[in-house]
Amino acid sequence: MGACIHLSMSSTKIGILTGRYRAVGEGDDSSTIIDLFGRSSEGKSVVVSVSGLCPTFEFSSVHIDSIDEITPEHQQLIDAVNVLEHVEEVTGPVMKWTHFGQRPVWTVRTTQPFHVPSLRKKLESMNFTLYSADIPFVNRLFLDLDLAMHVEIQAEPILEHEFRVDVAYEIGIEQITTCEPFPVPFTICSFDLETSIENNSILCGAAWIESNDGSRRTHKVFVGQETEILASMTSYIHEHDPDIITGYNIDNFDLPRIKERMMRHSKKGEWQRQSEFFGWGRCAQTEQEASRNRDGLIPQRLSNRSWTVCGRIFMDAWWQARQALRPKRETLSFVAQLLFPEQEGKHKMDIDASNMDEEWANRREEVMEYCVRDAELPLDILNEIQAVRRTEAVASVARVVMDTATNGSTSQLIDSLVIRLADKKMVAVPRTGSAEPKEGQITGGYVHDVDAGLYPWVAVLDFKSMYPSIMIGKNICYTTRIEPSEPSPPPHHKAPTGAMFMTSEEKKGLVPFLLEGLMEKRDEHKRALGIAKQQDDAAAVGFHDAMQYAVKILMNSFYGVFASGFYRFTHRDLGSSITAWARQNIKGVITSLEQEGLSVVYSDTDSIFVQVPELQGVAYFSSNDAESVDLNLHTSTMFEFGTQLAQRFSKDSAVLEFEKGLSVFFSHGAKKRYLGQVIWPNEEMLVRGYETQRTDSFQFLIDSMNTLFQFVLKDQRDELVAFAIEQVHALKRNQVDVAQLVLSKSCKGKVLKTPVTSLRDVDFAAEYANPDSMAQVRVARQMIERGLGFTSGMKVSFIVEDGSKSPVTVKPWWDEEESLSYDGTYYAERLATALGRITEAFGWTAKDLMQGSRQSSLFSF
DNA sequence: CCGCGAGCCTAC
DNA sequence: TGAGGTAGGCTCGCGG
Repeated sequence: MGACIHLSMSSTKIGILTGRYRAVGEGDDSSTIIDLFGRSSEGKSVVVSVSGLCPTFEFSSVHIDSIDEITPEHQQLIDAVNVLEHVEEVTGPVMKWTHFGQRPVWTVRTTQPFHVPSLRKKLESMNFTLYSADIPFVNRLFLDLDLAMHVEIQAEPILEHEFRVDVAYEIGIEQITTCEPFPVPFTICSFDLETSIENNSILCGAAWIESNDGSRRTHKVFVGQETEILASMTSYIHEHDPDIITGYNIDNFDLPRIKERMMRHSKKGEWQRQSEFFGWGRCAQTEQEASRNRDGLIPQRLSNRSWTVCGRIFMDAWWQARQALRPKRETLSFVAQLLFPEQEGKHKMDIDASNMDEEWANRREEVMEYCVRDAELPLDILNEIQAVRRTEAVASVARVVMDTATNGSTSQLIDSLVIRLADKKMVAVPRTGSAEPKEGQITGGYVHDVDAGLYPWVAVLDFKSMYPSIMIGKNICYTTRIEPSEPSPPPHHKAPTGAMFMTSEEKKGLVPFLLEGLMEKRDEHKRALGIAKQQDDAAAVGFHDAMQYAVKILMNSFYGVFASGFYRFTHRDLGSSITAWARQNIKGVITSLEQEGLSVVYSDTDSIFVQVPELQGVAYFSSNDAESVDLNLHTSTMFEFGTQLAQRFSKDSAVLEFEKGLSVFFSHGAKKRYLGQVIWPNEEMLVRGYETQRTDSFQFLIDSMNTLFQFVLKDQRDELVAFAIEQVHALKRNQVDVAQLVLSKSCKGKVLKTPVTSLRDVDFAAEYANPDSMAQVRVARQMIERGLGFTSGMKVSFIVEDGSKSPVTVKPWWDEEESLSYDGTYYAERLATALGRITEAFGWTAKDLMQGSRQSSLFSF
């Protein structure tokens, strides 16, 4: 090959973390530049400054409904907009679909995004209807250029710039496109602080860096004067330049604490000093950057939302762990123990956090070691739950920046897809909150009554992606709804509620179109996942699994967002039509099955539990003796029955699937609580709803109930009753280790000042009608008084000391506590109540369990 | 002792 | 100004 001459610019792939905009130039010559921050596929931190996009929004007039009949009076109305201050240009009209039908729509272009709110107000007062008027400017870029999180730019780096990144580019909008998703080699920093309870000062800090370049994790300890700690942590951030900053509960503790100490050591307006302490952003150290109230030099949080800083994102390991794991308790040591049970030394609590000042005075080295360890654990946690990869997959599928996938709301993800398509299909985009509010609740799914008892051989059928399928099948969309007053409606589907939606031949809805695409996308990733598994390609398995999961999450989010009262593309008929069709489908199937003489044991929303007639009378549990059940034979009988039934009752888009085969199903007679022995597609115990599934239960109850369930599924009646009595009595006699009796409940409270250091900082009455009657509030109060902080919504753990009092007396439980006394009778009664619901199906009530004998035997005939 | 509402958490 | 939904079981405190 000869010498290669570069005619085109080089190409760089980047994963975008977050973006912001800034004004350049003065007055009428000013324009807006969008800075996108991210990390390139080669591992460089990058800023891409994009110019060429102007802020716009759209409007229509009630007086003008056709492009062909624009009178001079009409034109006057439009011209009045053109002469408004800060209006650069009015273009149009183009015809767009609005919920008043097809209408001419004009576009207003202005110079700066911050002019939009005042212009919006002005046009509203002039009686125009506004569209696309509340889209954040960075989102506008993503929508207009159809960008997703992973992009490719054609550009050469620029040498002079103000940003604190490895490489900077300045491009026009034609130089950036979406590319195939790739695993972005993010650099993550995790940190932790130890602080004084006496005076709130920072005693020491520790931080870890994990680069995705194959190098080992490194860490640093920060000690000394508080100002030195703050300054060197800030230098550390810039030196290692992380994309993602994590830590355990940093949103509600460490970040607020750093901000508070920054203020303590600086005066108002001393922006240079403040930047030295907390200027973590990837931007210039200027007064302007320091005073930005979001995405600036200094991390900020607007109201109760997430923290923002220029160019990096915060990902709180507490929040991630809570969402992914739903742990029974939420302390760092508990979550670490849950994930890494074998690494006991890693999370043994050897420092008394409620006595930090004394610990710091006497055992400084140990406290620092403890701090280093607690700073590292969030990295392990995020890795273990694959938080970054999964979030990246969601960002990729929803076509949003990483920050939105991490800290944004569900409606932002849906918006990203729906608005893009609306623009393409010439559908005007109404503003959030513009829909008529929902009147009361809509009716939801149908739940079938269930009788107490053991039911052998039950096939579980369910509708595949029920709500999305209905939305596709019935073409349910904001854009396909027909007004009930319409005298001659086009061809349509009519919901049981009477609402009408055009057929897809007439006009395909945006939402059904998107859902179909997502379904296909999921199938593709599932297929690729299967191939990757066969080929033992771990990277591909991880990628396709994360992607198919992200698609599933997104698909299932559509119904909720569209059934909500405030979403921009909703109408109250959408949600109620979806659920009405769902109820009609499932009730129809149940009725048909029953007419055929089949026994429907249970059903919830999209599932149906049917007994297999051919197997009734056949023993359903395997025992060790010679008469063991021929499981293979029965499984295939069940499979035949289930698949045939599913096929027979599948209709159009309502596809029934044989989901599970149970050799036995048990219910004590309450909806949403059952257990079963699954024999197909794998063998496992299935439990729903019962205390074993609940995070506000206690471990001894959970363990006892699980054992009881094993007996139930084998129909070992004598054993199960004897076991239940034995467990209840162990509690009655206080023979159970108190660590097995920890109760945990989430506790809310309006936080008036973060971090919380005194009872005055939290208003519990804002969340509870009678706060002092709530055990979790009394526990939270005790913990705040001990200097252990408080986060609204976080679980608190406690032991019941005296359950005979009303309200019950409780003591907080924290990890180092070992010898708390407890009210054995209270716990025995709770256990007996829970187990009694099960044993009652076998003739033993909770009362019987408490006294250890059967009083009700008198009536058992 | 019972019924009711507040609150939590789950199933889907 | 902030924002997925409804159905349902169960515990506790309170008042009759």
